[in-house]
Amino acid sequence: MPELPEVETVRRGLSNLIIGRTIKSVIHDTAKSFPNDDQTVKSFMIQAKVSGVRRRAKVLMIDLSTSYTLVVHLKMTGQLVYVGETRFGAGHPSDSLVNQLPDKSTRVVIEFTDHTNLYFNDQRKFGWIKLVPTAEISEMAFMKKVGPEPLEDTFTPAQFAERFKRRANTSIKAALLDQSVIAGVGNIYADESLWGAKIHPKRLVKTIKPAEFKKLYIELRSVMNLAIEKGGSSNHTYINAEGKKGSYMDFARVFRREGLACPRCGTTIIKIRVAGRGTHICPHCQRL
DNA sequence: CACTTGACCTGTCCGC
DNA sequence: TGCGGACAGGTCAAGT
Repeated sequence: MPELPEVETVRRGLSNLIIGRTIKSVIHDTAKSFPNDDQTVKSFMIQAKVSGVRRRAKVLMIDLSTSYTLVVHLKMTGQLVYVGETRFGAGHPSDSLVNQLPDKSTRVVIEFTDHTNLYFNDQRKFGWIKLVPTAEISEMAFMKKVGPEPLEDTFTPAQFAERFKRRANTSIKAALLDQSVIAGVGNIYADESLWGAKIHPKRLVKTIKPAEFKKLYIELRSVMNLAIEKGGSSNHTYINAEGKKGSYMDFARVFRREGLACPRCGTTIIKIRVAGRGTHICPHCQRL
């Protein structure tokens, strides 16, 4: 599921909903979803208060008062949904999304002392929650190799182009998806930004001109900022911390729009395979 | 090292 | 209706 805009949307929601709450209990299913041992949980999670919610790339970090942090990766189908004391009434649009939790995809339930709950649901079980000492997050393998945050004010077009040099002989799409190049880009926003910059996803990185990198930088930031504004993209399973869907897909130009007209030139959008991923392009605007 | 492919899982959709 | 295969928003571990 979630790429940077979706994870950021969840972060903002959780930030409003769970900071200051105290954890009463934790229930989980497999060690894969929640690999920590009971003693660590008891010592550093139970009775801990949530002090902050951060994001790095597609990873969420829920900081606790015990100097431990819940590090969460939603992968393809993970959801973090908070359900408060007052559930939505019958007939409310959000009813079907959160009123029935937990369900069969629920992997972890964190109960707060005020009897509200945070659910970690994950249909495909690729995602995970790890309780780690806050000071040791930077030592995690993923954190050590992940590239810069593309939406930071300090991130420049020159830095953007420079990051791609390590992947000179691969396709621009594979490089965009590589988290060690730039943090947070996934399949949706790779396709959307390449369309915006009029670059064919199969173009080799070493053939991309400086002006094209600049355009791609602008498009990527613009598309991600718009997606955050729209609460992310919901194709299938993505919902935010309140159980609501995002609306970016209403604004998508190519992603999952094969067979429809390119909004720029009217040519029919096609779906191809690049870097092992379904990829959407306008064959007129994006040439090899 | 850089690059590609398969694996991890469950659910859904599409063609026969 | 049933069944097999491909595919789905991500990352790793292997392989070349």
